[in-house]
Amino acid sequence: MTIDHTLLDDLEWRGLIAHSTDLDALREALSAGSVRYYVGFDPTAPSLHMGHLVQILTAKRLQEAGHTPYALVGGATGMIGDPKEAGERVMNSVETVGEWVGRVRRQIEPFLSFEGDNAATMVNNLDWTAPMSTIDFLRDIGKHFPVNRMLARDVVRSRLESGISYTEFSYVLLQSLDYLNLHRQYGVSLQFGGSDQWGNLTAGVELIRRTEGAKVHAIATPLMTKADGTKYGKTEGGALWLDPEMLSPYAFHQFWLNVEDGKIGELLRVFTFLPREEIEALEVRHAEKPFLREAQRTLADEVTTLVHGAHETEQAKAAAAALFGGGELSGLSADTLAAALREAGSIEVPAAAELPTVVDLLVETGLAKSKGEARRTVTEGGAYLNNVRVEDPEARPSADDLVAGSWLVLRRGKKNFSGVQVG
RNA sequence: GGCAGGUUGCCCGAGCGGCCAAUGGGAACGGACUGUAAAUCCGUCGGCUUAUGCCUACGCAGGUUCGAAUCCUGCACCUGCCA
Repeated sequence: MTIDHTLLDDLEWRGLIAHSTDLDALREALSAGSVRYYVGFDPTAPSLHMGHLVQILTAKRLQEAGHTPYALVGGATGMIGDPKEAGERVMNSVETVGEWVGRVRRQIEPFLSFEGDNAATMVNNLDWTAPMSTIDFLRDIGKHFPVNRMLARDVVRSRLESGISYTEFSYVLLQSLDYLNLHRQYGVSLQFGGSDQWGNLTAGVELIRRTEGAKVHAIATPLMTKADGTKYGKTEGGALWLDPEMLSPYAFHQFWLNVEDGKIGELLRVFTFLPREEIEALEVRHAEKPFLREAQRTLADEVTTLVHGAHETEQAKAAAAALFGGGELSGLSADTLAAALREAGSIEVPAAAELPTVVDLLVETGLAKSKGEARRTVTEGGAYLNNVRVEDPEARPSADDLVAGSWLVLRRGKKNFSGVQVG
């Protein structure tokens, strides 16, 4: 594996370095040979999401440039909980965390190569944290953490009034221990993470300096926010999950397709592997003709392919083309429409005679959360059957309404489709 | 341990015996305008067989009252001051 010396410049150009320790020293290290680096993921949910994707892709960039990844899943830290401003986390059971560790691990693996000179290694911090005694922990690790400095950290300070448990307060020690352990065991000398992790990252660098006298590196990727500074909106499934069971590839693709103009360049840089020239050219075209949405389409296709593969991306595109095509559903072939609706989400009803009212269908397809909400949607003019607005909440579709042989196309608002298959 | 304040709908926050399913803001949702964009404007925003109806809800459990988110008692948790 040859080392790509333009790596750091590329990362900087992509805006992936929000904070860093000595960048010149890191540059030197990265040119000298394959650097062993690590990034950690805590199992706080059954799936990773958009925020984690930044780290996963950054890990992939580093590996492709010749460096050696250690992907850590936090079987130990996931049981403790990194303090967040919103308040104390609810602790998950040991069994739950254990299951999530497996799922998160399987989610990361496809992005890395486990072959060659710089093959990736998966590690779990439970392996070295669980056997450690409390006495060793307090003497060997705790001794290097001045409480006054820990209290000065932003997250901790923001929690001092609302309260913070000793458990979460101690989190930073565990993450620092991880870095120290990986440094000792494998010679890992670079850790990166989200910018909200910066305190934890530097704490690890500091611990290694104090215990080993070694100078190691850390970089933080920026937090992805919308143009107005707020977090990216939740999708129907909750967050922008990477797990296709929790968020369909279609919905995932739609999310990227709907990204606001002001952020398109930034997202292309962070979430795609398109080269600089290509992205810059695309930005120029987008600035000239934003209504073509070429940049959004490219982004959606690229990211969906990275996460769900080329096949799912094609399916999602075809579904969107069919559903948003122009409103003439009758012009679509049965196969195309059926495939599109399966992609967008659908339910089955045994026979046309058993079709309930539109209100009930909205609830059953999940387009509305309750009958009240469904009824409201109809009243507000937001419910459509086969792309025709439904005026009467009591309206009940019949066999005459079926398109493509056996389908009803239900829509709520401008872009939420769901299919009903009859028979 | 003592004293004081707090716990309200997805979030923040008013309400302080009946007019409260609860003011206001944010988020979210629908409509208009667009480009499946942003901004803006309008509307909606606990559930139910849509009803001058019922149910659930203002930390938890009781009580006072014709009637409580609002008063009383106990409990839990949080914050501050004192020890």
